Amino acid sequence: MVSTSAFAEAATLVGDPARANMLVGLMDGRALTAKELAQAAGITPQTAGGHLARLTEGRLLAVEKQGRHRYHRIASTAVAHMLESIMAVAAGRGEIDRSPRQVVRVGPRDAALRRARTCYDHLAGWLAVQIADKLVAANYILLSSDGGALTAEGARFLSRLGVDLDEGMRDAGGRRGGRVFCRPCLDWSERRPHIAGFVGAAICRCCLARGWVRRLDGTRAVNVTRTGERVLAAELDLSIRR
Amino acid sequence: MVSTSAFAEAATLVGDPARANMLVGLMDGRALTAKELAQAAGITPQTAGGHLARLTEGRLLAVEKQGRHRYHRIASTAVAHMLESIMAVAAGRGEIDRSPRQVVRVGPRDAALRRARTCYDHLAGWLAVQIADKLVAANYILLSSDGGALTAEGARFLSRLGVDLDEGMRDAGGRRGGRVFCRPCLDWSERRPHIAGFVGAAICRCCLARGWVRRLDGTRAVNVTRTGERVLAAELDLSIRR
DNA sequence: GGCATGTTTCGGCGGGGGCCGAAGCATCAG
DNA sequence: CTGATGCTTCGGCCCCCGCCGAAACATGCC
Repeated sequence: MVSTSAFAEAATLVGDPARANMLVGLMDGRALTAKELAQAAGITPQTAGGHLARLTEGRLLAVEKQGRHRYHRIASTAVAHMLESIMAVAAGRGEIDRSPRQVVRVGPRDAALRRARTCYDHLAGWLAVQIADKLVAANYILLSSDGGALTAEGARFLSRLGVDLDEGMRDAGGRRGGRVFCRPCLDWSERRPHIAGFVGAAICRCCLARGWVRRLDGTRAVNVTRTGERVLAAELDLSIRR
Repeated sequence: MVSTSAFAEAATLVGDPARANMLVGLMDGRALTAKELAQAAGITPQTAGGHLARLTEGRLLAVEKQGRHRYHRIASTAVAHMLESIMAVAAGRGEIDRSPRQVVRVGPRDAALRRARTCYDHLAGWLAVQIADKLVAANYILLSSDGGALTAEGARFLSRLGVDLDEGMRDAGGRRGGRVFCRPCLDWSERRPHIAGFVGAAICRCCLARGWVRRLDGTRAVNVTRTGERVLAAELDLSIRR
């Protein structure tokens, strides 16, 4: 069986505050160096190095050597999914546990994150929830807590927008029997589902490729561009609040 | 935002070996007392009590007082989902990490668990994977890594067997637009998906209610009864290996 | 009331592990 | 070659937290 020790170890790796910060910082799917992650976690590079070695040995992260740099990234979608689900539970805790616990990081940066960000390979935050709502309302996508699917009209709609529903299909296994599934992902800032999985990744790729949203400096936050604003308004009747 | 500290705390709660053992022991959805959980984790009741208090305070567990007993259970499907996803990652680690690490609990009990068990509210193990395979092969259910759905024939088939696809529907939100979704769940012993979510829970309820499978003593393992064997053979062409 | 059982609280022990400074390798620039 | 940069290794400090024994509290049975 899966030893419960392996189970506990995986959780322990996530459970340390420094490591948690690094993992969260990698949730947008980018690959960062030890130094950058050390800064994100507020520790020295050598301490970060130790943590990263453990995370890599535990198969939560994968590294790519490039010259004298070592780029660390989330090892697999399974790990990303695990981190998402832990976030969902942590958010649920916060919902009830409003005791005067340590207030962590409330600032403009958080506002930007809540508004729109990437979550491993798909969009998240207020923007993503709005998009999901509009797509559901237009009957382009069906969503429930257990799963979701693209309708025929939805597939046509997304294709017309330029979303590539074939790319990486074999890897993602997002389609079988001619049907494109998509996974709902509970947004930790909105507490409502947005679109993840194969379809979510395709949408996110398209938005970035066409310049509708742009990554903000070096964070997970993204900004909607003027072009993106126009497209969202025209295609989804979605107005971006200023 | 969800403080990364809340995120790390949730993971820390799972990361302790004793707590992990207790949580795994509760994954079948039952409610157990502190003493029983202490035994499962191999610690004294007072230590277990401390752990359980922390797990409850962290909203991972919920307790129900009943006389002088306090019954502990997984607090929500979100928590169960989180534990599942951690298991999936831990199983992936084990796949590669075959070093002579401490071998934990290999015995007949594990064989029974690998064979068939409950996983919070649905079936898991070899049996569940077989059922999923047969349902997919018969085009009763569509599955992919991102999601799954019951086909019209599948709904008819399950209804005929006595699976109640309406019960708890409003809560589970398993249906919208007349479509019943189901969630794939990576089985940690088989490394292949079985059926979770709304449909998985409905199937499990039916199997237990009709006496096709029965819980084994006080564990998560289940046994297929003679009746169940006959039904599975007749309806799904599924033979239970002895 | 008296006793048994389940659970919590308290106190103290001990170990694992996170942290940093300093030094040692690797890689690249000049 | 020399220096700068990124990363790792080593050593030692220290604190957190898991653990148990003992005792107190709560509940139920006789």
